Amino acid sequence: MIRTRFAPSPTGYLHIGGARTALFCWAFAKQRGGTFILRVEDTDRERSTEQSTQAILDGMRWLGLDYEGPYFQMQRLERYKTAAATLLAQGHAYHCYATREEIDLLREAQRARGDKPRYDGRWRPENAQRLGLKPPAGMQPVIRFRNPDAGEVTFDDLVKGPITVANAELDDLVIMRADGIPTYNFGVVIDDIDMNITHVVRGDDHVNNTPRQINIYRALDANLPLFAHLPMILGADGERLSKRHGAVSVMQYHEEGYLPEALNNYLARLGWSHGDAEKFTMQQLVEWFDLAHVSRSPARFDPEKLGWLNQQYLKEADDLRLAALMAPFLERDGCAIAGGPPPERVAALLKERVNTIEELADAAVYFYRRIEPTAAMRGQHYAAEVKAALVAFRTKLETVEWRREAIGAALKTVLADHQLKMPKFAMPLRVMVTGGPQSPSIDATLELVGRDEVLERMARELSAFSE
RNA sequence: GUCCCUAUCGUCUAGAGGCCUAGGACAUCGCCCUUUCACGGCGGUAACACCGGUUCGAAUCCGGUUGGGGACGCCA
Repeated sequence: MIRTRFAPSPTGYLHIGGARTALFCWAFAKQRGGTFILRVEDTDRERSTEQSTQAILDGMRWLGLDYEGPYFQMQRLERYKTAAATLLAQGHAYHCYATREEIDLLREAQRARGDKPRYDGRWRPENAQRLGLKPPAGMQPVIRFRNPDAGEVTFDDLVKGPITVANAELDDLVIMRADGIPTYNFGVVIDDIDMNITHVVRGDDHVNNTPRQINIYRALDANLPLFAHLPMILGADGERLSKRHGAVSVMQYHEEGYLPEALNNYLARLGWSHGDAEKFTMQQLVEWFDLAHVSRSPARFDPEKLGWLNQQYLKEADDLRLAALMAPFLERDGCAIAGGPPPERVAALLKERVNTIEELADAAVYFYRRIEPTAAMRGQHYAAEVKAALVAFRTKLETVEWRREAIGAALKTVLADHQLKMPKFAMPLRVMVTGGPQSPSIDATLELVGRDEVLERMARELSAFSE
């Protein structure tokens, strides 16, 4: 039985990189009929917050990634203590009384020498004895894992293939802080063992931790899970993803009007592929997902392609759903939906012209509120020669059957009567009614704006024509 | 600095030794459609980082160089 987990720390929102990791873990477990677990790694008391936990849960729910859990590491403290005691008793771990200042100094010196900064093992029992070190009275020690000195650790990464690291590169890492809270590398191992995780699927940035963790598994005499390291996601500029790149929080995409299925689809294609498939459902992702087709090098996040994909989903989305999603944006823009045309019809008319719900709402504003054309706009489009035709058209609109087809027919009649070409006439009309030069077909637009509003708007603007 | 990973169009990628004159998608350019803007349709520009090997044959295998990413915390 396959078991995977997503193990974020609640020190911020669920960001794009984390979401992609979660998505792959989820898809892999589902594909193999297994279980996907959410574990909150909240052992950093300085930075972990309740709000972050909630933000992560919100993000997972919005994306539709269901899980077993969540489990919290801070509720498992006793278990880590017991495990550490066992390692201590077996000589796989030892107390270290070195102060932070002492360690900082050591690292500084090593760096200055061009060495890799590493703990020198001074409190390993035999060294402490040789150096004559005595535990300072009243000081709570940390517990360090005694890493093997010789040999190397090799594991077969499911994405990257065999990876080997020499034990000489590794040092004795702290597994328990002085206050009895485990550090990351210890907590994950204990939890992954206890939760029977079969496949550790996580970000690339953990490749270097894996050999250390494997040594801990071995000291604990536990079975190793399989490891799969996913490449990182970089910002559009190739730099590491950060606040500087704008929307890194998953929920920010929600707020900007992206559909979760579009974000999932985009994220799935970032570092994974299924032939030429670009657009696919979550079901298809679950059917097709495999670690063999995960790429091995980092990928850049491309907002343009996300926008395009979102539009693809918008075009086929249900109009009532879109209407509901766009309502808050409209209200924010001071529009009263109740007084205007049915929002689902507006959504249907506009949805293939925009990339996000936010843009959809922006494009819909003039259906619910008058937009005054700018002076420049009037100057550009309000030619004196079309005024008579517009007046005649307005008169026809007072009595015409209020259907797109009839409006269009009336418009053509006026065009013929006044010897005008369509653009010459439609543009000023469009500006008068919508306040701008861009809208769907003018007849469909007029129909939805509504007879009274159209007549009113035209009357107001007709006076702005030069004679 | 040391260690680990990595390298196909601007970007995401297909590609598991001959199917590659290297395919798709986004972006970009042109044309068509058109009632403006979009949508859509058609077409174009555009890549195997470099150097050596292995092989009858290499984008695919091996080595090196260079570039990119990651790690080196009592953060995760």
